[in-house]
Amino acid sequence: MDKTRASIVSVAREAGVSLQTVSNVLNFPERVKPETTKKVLAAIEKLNYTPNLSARRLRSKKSSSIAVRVDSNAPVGKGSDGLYSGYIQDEFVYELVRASEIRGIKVFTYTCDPGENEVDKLTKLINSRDVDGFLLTSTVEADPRLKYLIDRNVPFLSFGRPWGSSAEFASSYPWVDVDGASGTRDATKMFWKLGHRTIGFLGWRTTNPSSTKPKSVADDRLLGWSQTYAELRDSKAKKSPRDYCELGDETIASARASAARLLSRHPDIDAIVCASDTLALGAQMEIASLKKNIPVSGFDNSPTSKVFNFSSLDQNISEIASLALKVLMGDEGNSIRKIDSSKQIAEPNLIIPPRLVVR
Amino acid sequence: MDKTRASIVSVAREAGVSLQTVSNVLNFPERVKPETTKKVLAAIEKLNYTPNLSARRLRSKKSSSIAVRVDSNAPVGKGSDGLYSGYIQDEFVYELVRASEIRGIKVFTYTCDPGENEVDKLTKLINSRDVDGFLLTSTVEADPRLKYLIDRNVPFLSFGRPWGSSAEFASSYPWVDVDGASGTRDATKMFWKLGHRTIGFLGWRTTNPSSTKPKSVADDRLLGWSQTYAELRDSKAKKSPRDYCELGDETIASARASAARLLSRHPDIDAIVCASDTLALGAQMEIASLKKNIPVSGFDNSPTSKVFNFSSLDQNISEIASLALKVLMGDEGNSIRKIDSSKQIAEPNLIIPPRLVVR
DNA sequence: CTGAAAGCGCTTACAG
DNA sequence: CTGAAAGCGCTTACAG
Repeated sequence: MDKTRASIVSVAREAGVSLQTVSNVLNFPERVKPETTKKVLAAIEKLNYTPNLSARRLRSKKSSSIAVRVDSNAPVGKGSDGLYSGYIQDEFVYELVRASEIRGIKVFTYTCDPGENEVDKLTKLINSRDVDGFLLTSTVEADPRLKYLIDRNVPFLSFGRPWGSSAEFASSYPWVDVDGASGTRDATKMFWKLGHRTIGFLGWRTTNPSSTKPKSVADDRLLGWSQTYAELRDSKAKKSPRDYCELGDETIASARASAARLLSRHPDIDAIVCASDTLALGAQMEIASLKKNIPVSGFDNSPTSKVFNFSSLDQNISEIASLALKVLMGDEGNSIRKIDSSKQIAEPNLIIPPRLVVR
Repeated sequence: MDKTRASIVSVAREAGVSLQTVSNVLNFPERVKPETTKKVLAAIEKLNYTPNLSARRLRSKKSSSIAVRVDSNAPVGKGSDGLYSGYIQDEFVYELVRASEIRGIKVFTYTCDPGENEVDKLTKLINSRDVDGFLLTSTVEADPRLKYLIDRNVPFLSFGRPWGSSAEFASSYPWVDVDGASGTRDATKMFWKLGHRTIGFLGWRTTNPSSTKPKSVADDRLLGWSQTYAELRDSKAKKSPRDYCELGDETIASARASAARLLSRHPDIDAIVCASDTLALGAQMEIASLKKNIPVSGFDNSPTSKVFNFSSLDQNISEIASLALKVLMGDEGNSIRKIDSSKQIAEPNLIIPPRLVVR
């Protein structure tokens, strides 16, 4: 098989044209006359030719590849339960690979365990010329990867906003994110429409719970509920919405405790919006043990939300992945574009509202 | 940065040696005198040189890369609950990438949705010279990927046995797998040691439940329990072990129903070994709703087993991943070895017993 | 629109 | 153990 593998030379010979006519057909089809193209394509077909991508990369100095980190979900030493923590991450990798295949680019994977130096790994990948760009997740202002890549003009995109950083910093690099507030707003509205009037919230601890400018995912998801609930309900008759929420850790145990507190403080609560599927599951378990019948909603639309049959918010990972590539590569084409710092991407386009899945 | 990137030429000049001395230092260090090596390494360090891997691949005709498929865990149209189905798969990808980094090889990812032709995708990857081999999961005898790769002498390894195929077929290609029977045996023994004497089993439906030659994962995990339990207990006084098990689907609902049936038939059951964490969770839920206190054990040691605090079996994915690479690449070195059909790998070495995690 | 030449950065023969 | 040459299979200038 190796001996008979077609090269661009054999294709050219077969088609009776020169090397670079074949190359043009592959890379700049518009430069070639239709009939010539036809002959070349026939030869390619006949010889079952596929370009040698190493040769292409070497010559063109483009790898047409990106790298993404894969993480372990092993349940060791995690702050959260980790029950579903890997779900979105893994789904993102899948959707990214899928979107990349459509764009004709390859996805390299690498790992980086806590304690390892990720910048070293990035350096190796860049220097070996294997990748043109990166897809990062959970970048923060102090993130050394950010500084490293920006300094070197290496294209990259982050899935996740730099929460709590200045607007200037946030607009200094490209990112896409999920609109958490929009999600919890939709869940709150759904419960309201269904006739629920006392809608509680279970979230994560936050440092500035009263702000209207969210500085974390926790703030963001809290805000969507609190604003919406305040708007919807009779504003005079009741206490502040803030009294109808409990904030804690991303664990079943914490969620159960929070739900118990919330329901003992407000026995009239008839629906609970939760910041995650883990919290929703914990709340559901507590509600069941109290022999109550109160619907909950989660976030992520993980398999768990389906199994335990509660409404949840689908992050549209597929859309986010193709948007990520659009930012990295432009609307079409198959090369990672060089960074053009003069051209800023309009921020609002990069925050994708999740889709409520009602169960 | 691009302009100043070091090449092998600049390193050679810096070190005052020829090109291929540098190349030798990198690829055949034993051919080079220590002091020459030292000079070259100093130059590499000084110029921060990393070989251009596309050039290396083109010339050496080795990609030093493998491909692995990444799948979606999205909870749509799956037979099983999918609650944890993706966990092992994703963990395997992570451990494979990690083990590959140690071996100096890269991992490409690709996707293949139901209805797509995976062989076409393999062909593209091979023809473009981007990969030397593949890591497949869940191969069966009729698997077209198997025939395709074997026919073309493309190195690959499967994570998972070809259940139910002939011994001849099973030994016609390399695979590694988990010893399911050993796992459920260990769980059964643990419960026995803790004083439990009536140990039930929850598994998946199987076509030949009475065979001692397992033909599926379902058989395998069932067998470990039934044999062990038969050995341990008083063989005369009681019914056949088979009466102490229930087989069903990989769903919470099915597990709850199975557990209910099992416990109503044998109220004296004081522990239940389960074929998966999903089944164990279902059993645990049913037991709780019956206000009983019966421990369960699962399989996979998924985050769920930790959260719901039941014992489970860790598949040692990390070990399996490095074993996979050992099969593909030999004990050491960093190239995927060509297939040598004359040399058969000793099968028993390829079945790894899982590790019981007691909770 | 098509063609002959150069060259991307390595490794692999082959000499010494 | 080290060196000068060839060449992997493409794409990219540059001519026509």
